[in-house]
Amino acid sequence: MKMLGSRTTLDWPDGEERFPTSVCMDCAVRRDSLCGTLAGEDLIMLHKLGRRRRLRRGESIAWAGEESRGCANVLSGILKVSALTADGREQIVGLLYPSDFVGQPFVGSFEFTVTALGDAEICTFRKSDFEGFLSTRNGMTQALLRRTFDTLSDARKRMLLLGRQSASERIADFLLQTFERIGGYSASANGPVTFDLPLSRGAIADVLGLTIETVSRQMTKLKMAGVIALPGGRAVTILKRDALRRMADAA
Amino acid sequence: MKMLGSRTTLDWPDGEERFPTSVCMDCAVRRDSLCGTLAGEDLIMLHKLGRRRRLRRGESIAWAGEESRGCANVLSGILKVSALTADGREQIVGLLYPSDFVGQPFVGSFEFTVTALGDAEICTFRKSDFEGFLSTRNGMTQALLRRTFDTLSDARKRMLLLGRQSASERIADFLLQTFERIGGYSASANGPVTFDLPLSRGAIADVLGLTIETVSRQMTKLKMAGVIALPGGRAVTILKRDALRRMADAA
DNA sequence: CGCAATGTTGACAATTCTCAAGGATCGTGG
DNA sequence: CCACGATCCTTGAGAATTGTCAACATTGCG
Repeated sequence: MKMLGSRTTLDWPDGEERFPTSVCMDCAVRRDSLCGTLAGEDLIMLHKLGRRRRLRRGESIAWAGEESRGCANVLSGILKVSALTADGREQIVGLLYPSDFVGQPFVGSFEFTVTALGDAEICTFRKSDFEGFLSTRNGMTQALLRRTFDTLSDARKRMLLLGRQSASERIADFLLQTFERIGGYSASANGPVTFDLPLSRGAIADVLGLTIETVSRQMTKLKMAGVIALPGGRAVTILKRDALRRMADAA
Repeated sequence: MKMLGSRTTLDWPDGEERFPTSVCMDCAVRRDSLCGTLAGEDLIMLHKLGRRRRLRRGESIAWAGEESRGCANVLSGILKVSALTADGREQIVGLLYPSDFVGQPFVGSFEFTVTALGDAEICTFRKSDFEGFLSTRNGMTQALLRRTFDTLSDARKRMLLLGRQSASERIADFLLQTFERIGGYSASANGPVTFDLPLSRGAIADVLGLTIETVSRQMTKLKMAGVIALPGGRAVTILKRDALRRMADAA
């Protein structure tokens, strides 16, 4: 049974900070977030509905099984979306990076838990406010629909991974996907790259449907094979990207 | 490596039948399908964009990795949405029942295969037509968004199943879910119920991320434990629904 | 009626998990 | 700045679950 962190909702806790008026214009994620479809008047209106929240590592914003009353854009940090069995086994069913959207407007319940993996910031909206806003903006509804289809495709690809791929394939896939998402410096298209994994071994295990020990052993195996290096901490160096790609798909 | 069935696209094959004008009004799935949000003028307009297609068992309508050009409502039959590894392992990532919607308007690619498990009928739309239609109907876009969120939640729950549940839990869950979806006669709320599984053992294995043999053995085990009966063919009788429910969640 | 597809069962193998111990790393407070 | 505790990571040995291969039974369709 795992520690689940402290509890908050997507409601407005007392004393939550208001945005300074100019904040959307220089928002770090505006270009890539759902709000990126907006400009001028609309952006200002949505901005008035949003509140910025700071989350500490381990803090959760939505709880499985409850009526969900909020949604949000991720500004910074990485969050996990997870599902739990009755006896406490966890499966991470999604990772949220900056500019990602969380929540399900027009749907009553949200049966998953969203937790900050490290300190994070999100821009939250009351669900009813957001729904009202969407209702008169078909373009933004379409943008959200497009995002949701993409999220669904990701989930389905991960179903293939969870149902049909071996531990080594899962690890290879995870390393590549994580690199593609967070980058790191990449000299040549195929040269070695180094980056920090944003997840602990335990979190990686919960993403991949494995145990911590299996994750650790597979990483060691890749290191021994000269495919990756583990410089220390959560850093990884991908030495043979093509080998990793080959392992990720078939095997 | 599996047989993948014959190929068709969601384009208009020559000689495809046109709807008789009245067909939407007495469409068997209208009430529950996406079209259920429409009436009058709108329904007629959408109707003009649709074509009915008959699919034979094993026939596919969309192919992994291709530019997808259509979407559809399921009228009758059951279809599978599946993902494949490079070496031919299959994971069924979704099942489509009558009134379900398939396709991803506003998204370029659809990286999964949709195949009829038995003979089926669908009502297809050119993707561009459907997008155009949605663009001036925020209500229907919202309805599709809601559906997509529901599909996403289903996929995520199945990720928990695939990543963290044992073979017996998966089978118990599958039997209950299938019963809830297709029904069958149910005397009392907890009394025994009999119904036909719409999937072969192989398809069940591909849904649950198991092998045919494991599925078969687990079924036998449930039969021996007196939880279910297997009257023959694909029929199943759930004798102890509460026992099955207990097995489905924890262990 | 007979063939092809589907389902069951058995024996054995392989992968992954569990339990356990020890080492590395990180953050905090003295 | 170092020491300490807590957390995280690695490695090993053995167990358990599930997969593989093979044979045979059953079902359904022509």
